[in-house]
Amino acid sequence: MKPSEIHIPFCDKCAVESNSLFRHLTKDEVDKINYEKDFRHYRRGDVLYQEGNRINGFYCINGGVIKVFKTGLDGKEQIIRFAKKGDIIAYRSVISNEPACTTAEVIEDAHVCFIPAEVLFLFVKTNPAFSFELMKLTCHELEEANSYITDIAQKSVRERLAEVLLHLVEEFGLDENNYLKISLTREELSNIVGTATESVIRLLSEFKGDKLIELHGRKIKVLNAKGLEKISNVFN
Amino acid sequence: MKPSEIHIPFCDKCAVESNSLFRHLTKDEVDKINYEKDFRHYRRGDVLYQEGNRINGFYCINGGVIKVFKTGLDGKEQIIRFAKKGDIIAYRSVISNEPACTTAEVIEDAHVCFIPAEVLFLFVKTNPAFSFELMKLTCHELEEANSYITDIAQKSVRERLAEVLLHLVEEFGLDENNYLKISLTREELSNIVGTATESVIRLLSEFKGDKLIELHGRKIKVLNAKGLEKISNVFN
DNA sequence: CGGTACGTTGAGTCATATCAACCATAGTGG
DNA sequence: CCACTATGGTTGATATGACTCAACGTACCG
Repeated sequence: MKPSEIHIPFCDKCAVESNSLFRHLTKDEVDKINYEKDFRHYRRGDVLYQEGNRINGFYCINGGVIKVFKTGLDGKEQIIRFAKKGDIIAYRSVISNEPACTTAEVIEDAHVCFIPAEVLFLFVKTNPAFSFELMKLTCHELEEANSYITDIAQKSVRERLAEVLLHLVEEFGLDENNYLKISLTREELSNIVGTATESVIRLLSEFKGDKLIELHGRKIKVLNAKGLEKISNVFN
Repeated sequence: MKPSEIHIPFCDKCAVESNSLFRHLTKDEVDKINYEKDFRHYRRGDVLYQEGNRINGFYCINGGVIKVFKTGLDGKEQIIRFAKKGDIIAYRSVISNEPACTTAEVIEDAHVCFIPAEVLFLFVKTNPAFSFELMKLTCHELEEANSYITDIAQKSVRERLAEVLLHLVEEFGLDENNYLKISLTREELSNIVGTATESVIRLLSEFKGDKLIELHGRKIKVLNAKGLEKISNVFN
């Protein structure tokens, strides 16, 4: 689909389709976002915002995939999360009124709505249900972050890679042939797992040798999810 | 101070003293907490709540120190945070209405107020300013968690230990003789850093050899904070 | 066709985990 | 009061997972 064929999405429709936070808004509130928002297109590699930037609004993803990462030692990225249709990013910086502490970069060409900070403040202040849902969302992310800290501190790279693959299956799904719907570079994978690129490569081909996955370039076919689960030690 | 000498604290006073979240409440609201709360004492080793527990309220720390941790592989703890005077814990589970995903255990004898969930819900729904502050708090914790993920994924144990020591200095302070005001077992230290107890012991005595710290049992005297900063690689 | 980014493999090294033994301390119960 | 036990701390020896460095292969792109 070329950009010219993409129409500015209606928030109410998008919110329902994507099960986003905005389904907790009233008709008038959704109209307000529709009116205030700025619809933008980005291509793979484009950066929405960078660590240290002051951002005067947040982004709601209508389509495509964004990676959100922090830059650590020697510029190595640590991917914190992905954002896809219905997800919002940068809201943390808006709420805290602090410069962004992450960078957001497009992985799959994306359509994104930029919504001014004031709109968020207004809703938070006047719509307790929305406010509560946003808080739930934040709490959920916090819980995930804490779990990941425990994982990364205690599990081996092998376990973590298996776990990451399963997370990707859960978040992005498999196509009819069991191929993971998202494709990442080996480096990106290593930046989620928190390891060296070479380690990811070696472990992936181990998994392949054990008939857990097949590799076709960046496309990963999942043959044995149960096996990956076993390796990942998800339970315990 | 013996338990019998400790009086039930007034939330308004406590809130101001400790700069807690509750300073954003109205007089009536503070009165409501004062009326609804349950004041409790705990000794070192006591557990306030455990992973998997359903909790119908949250805790506000009036004194003492609590460690909040997740249990990972082989029962190894990963300490997520500490809570001291003015901090609240377990609010995440209350907001999400999910079982606790952490355990809270007393490190230094503590006085704690237990506040029923409904009170929190009420305030969140009726006091946007409070709600906003709570959201800020959550966002702040989220940001810290994300930073720690990056650290733990990219830094060496040595760097992380130095960093943890500095964090402890920041959070708990030093006494007049530069002793860290909180004392932890080597195992607890290792459960923050995310490493083996033996590694902590070896690195601590390295730091001691480099005249960065002195060790007297569990008491740690900080001799050269700048040196620790250098090791920890905080800036980059 | 050369350039650039990504992927792969091998070899060597090192930090850290693991295992085991031992010491110090304090609390317990006979 | 003393052996007994538990808990925490320390040290040494050994094993190994994972990183680093380097070389080379591959594919796409202008």
